[in-house]
Amino acid sequence: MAKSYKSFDAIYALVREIPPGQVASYGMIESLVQGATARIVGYAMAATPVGQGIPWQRVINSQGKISEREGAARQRKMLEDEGIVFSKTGKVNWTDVRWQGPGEAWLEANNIEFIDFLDAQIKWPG
DNA sequence: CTTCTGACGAAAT
DNA sequence: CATTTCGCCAGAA
Repeated sequence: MAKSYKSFDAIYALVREIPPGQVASYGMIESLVQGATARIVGYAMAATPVGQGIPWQRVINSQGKISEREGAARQRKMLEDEGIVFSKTGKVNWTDVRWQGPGEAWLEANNIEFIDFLDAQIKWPG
């Protein structure tokens, strides 16, 4: 493996669970991975290794928008191809496309430091 | 070691 | 709404 950082592994493992047609915010990932912060999640996405099936495009910011950067247009197209709809202002409807979190079976199979999903959900956007 | 820079977020203004 | 401010912390330089 090229460069792999322990703190990013849990993030990638979780992001990999987001199904097509659904999205999560950096803050949601932050709430679920011990030791991660929104910035770290963004940093991890920027360093996402290719060819490992990690759906980095399904992580957007809390405003429901794709963060500005060079590959934003490409990311948007990938999501639209999955069925995600963006409003005129470039925002998604959280209540429609928000990821509901990893299944319990997966949580048990991965005895990592994941925080309770339902508790964290209270402050999430949407 | 110190500084700076972010695919961020929440609260204040 | 838009902007600013501050907290966050992993890497690069």
